[in-house]
Amino acid sequence: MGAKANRTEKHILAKAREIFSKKGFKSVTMQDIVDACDISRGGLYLHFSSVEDIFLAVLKAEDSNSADSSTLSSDEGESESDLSQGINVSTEVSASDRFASFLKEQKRFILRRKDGLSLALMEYYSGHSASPDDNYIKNRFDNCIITIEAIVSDGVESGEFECEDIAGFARNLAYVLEGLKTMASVISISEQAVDKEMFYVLQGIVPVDQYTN
Amino acid sequence: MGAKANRTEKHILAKAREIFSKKGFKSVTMQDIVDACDISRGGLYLHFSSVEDIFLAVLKAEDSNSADSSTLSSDEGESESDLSQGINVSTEVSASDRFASFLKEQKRFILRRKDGLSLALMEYYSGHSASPDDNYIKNRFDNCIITIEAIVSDGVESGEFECEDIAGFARNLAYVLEGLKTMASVISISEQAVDKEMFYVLQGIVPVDQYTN
Amino acid sequence: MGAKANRTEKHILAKAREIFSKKGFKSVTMQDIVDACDISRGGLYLHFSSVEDIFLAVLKAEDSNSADSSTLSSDEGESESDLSQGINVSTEVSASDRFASFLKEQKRFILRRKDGLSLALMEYYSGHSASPDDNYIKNRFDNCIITIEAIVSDGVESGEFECEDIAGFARNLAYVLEGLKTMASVISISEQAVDKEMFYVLQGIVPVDQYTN
Amino acid sequence: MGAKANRTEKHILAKAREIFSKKGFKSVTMQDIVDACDISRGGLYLHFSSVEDIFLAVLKAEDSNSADSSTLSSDEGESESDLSQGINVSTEVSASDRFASFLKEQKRFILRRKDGLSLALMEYYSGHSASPDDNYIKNRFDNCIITIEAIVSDGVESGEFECEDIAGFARNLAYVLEGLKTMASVISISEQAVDKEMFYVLQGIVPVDQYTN
DNA sequence: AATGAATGAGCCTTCATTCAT
DNA sequence: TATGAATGAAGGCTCATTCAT
Repeated sequence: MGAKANRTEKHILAKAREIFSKKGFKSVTMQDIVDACDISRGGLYLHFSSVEDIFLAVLKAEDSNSADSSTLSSDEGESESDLSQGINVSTEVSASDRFASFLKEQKRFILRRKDGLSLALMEYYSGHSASPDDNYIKNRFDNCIITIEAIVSDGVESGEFECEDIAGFARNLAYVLEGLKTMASVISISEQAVDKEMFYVLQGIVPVDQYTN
Repeated sequence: MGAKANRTEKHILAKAREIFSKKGFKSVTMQDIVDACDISRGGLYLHFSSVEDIFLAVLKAEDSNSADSSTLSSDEGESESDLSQGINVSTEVSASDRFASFLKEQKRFILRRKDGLSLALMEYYSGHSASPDDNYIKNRFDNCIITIEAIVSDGVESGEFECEDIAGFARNLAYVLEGLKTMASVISISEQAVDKEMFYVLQGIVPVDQYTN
Repeated sequence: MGAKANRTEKHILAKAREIFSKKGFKSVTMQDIVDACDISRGGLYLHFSSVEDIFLAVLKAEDSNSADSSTLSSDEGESESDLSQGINVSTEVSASDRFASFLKEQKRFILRRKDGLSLALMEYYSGHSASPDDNYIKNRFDNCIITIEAIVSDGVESGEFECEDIAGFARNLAYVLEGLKTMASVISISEQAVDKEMFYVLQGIVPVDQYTN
Repeated sequence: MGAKANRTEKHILAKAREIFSKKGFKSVTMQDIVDACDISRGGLYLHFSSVEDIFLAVLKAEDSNSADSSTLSSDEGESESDLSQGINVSTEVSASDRFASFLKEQKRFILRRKDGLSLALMEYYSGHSASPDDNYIKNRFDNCIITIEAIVSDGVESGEFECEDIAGFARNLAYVLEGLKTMASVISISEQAVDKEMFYVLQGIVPVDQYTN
């Protein structure tokens, strides 16, 4: 694939991402994408053969993006997979800080629903029972749990946190975050509401209140 | 409206509900409903003017149903609005029992996603920023919290539960349930997984383990 | 199906037949048919779901037509299946007359290539290896042979014809007719050329020349 | 035109011939040819400006081939124009042998419909009423008749054949062959069926049976 | 009230052809 | 010469909606 084609595809995916985040998956048409990209009908088909094809490419790009952004928070393309961002810097950083960072990231994602593919993902997977491995939402959820467990586990060791059932706590928090994402994608949710919720969860493991956004 | 028309409409709404729960909102066509109802195209338009019209009628019927169902459990169409079912029976029932009943109901709803309008609701409201009052999802969520607060509050009074932040607990549980619903609608989720999660939440307020499904 | 729909379908098939005979099968588009029928796109799809669907319906109509037309030669819709027309009137008619009638019919079909579906049939079956039973061309060919055999056999009995290998003669004539049809559909062929050919074949079985068109 | 261009064109035509023989004329796209030739879109247009252009070039190449092949039998691409092959070797060969050779060639062509351009030719000429001179099918047919006449004429002179109406016989056989080709291109036809037909025709002129495939 | 044929807009997909590199 | 990205026209299919019966 030539450099030109590559550039075109990146452009298409960027535009398509915006559209998916705005309209979900089901209502997006090839026409929508053609219009947004200022490209010809045939030109689009040269690169992608269907809306689904484009959507999956967008998801793949999300993953690559989040892999890259572990060191530098880019001003655009904040992705849902940034969940673990900030935890692999170095072990010198306290678990509390890492947890705060994690929650801040989640909060940002929850509130900026314009950037979110949640709705699109639900619409897509609800009609495409994909193999577990391919299921973006499940993977995201599982990774989220793993990240939480890692952080809390470290925190318990260092005495920063108190938690008897780390796995339970992680799962619980993951569901709360998922619930927040769902609600945010449908009704508008205030920053305070998110803060309140995260604060509540933190209380369960932090002996002394350390969380301030 | 004659009795006959009324019966026809009820029939249409019942069939439409099934379709919405299976396909969501966006993918449902008038043809789908015509086919399922064994009615003519023109006949359907005599009663409803669009898919949206039908969907809103289905939601309204849901509400009536759940209002009715406090006394009578309808034979089909267990609805998402049944959340509060079981709390207004009588105060003689213990809070624990009511809570167990509530959770059981939630669990059933989470697992039987076939009966659920969650996806349809998300699809509909994500594109129809309705006035807060009309927002079915928000209302459902708020009612869920109120129900939980009421039960837990009673339970604390009677000594069955221990909880310092009832509002926080209720909100937290509501989000967990919402998260479970989301995950269930996208990936398949086992009964054990739901049990585990509910058990985890209960631990937070129940001094002695009382929850068994 | 209501009477109206039935009329529409007949109209569509009549127009479609003209188109197929003019353009063959492969180049015919739904658009062509829509234009010719003065019907809407959707209207056409209400009755037929594809060009193939219409083509097969045209063939079926051909068969019905030819079955009907055994007594009365209609002014339109002369079909390729009229081969046997005129032979089942009564046994009082001499074999020679019946053969003459048969050949006249064949000649008419060969020359009026505008009415012929030969090209369309070839294009269709070359890409749709149908089951032998469904193969219109094969059936037509086989019926043609049977008809010839029957007539010649009668003629031999009555002393009108002389033929030692009736089956061979019938097959040979059938191939000649097929060859004439093919050539006529591609290059223009004169009436004289057809006459000459038929006369040649007749010579093989007729002691005294009886064939005049 | 450089030698390289020449080689490229030959390669294109060879591949195109295969495609035309498989798909006929109408269904062949530039893309089909591009794919088969492992050439670029633009590259193909450098040599040929349309599918029709390529098809005509294929036909022209056929003719050259068959002219050449009177001395050298090409390893592939047995062409329909090989009809006359074998008759211009030398007059020392008996007419019977030459006729047998001719029929064998025809038989091979009829049975190996994969190699045949019949369908493509019909599709092409049916929509392009070409001037008589350019009509490949008519020319082929006429040449076929001439060849037969020549052979039979020699055979009659040498006493090998008996035939009063040589022209009639030749025409008749040509039509039979054409009919066989048509049937073979649409339904599958067995070697026995072809043999039977050729044997029947031969009986008309051969006093003693000499034909064995 | 009810039917279902008909309409036309909208989106999907493919293809011949052009053109900058 | 050669490449392959891009274009736009053409045709396919579906759907909400209307309307004569």
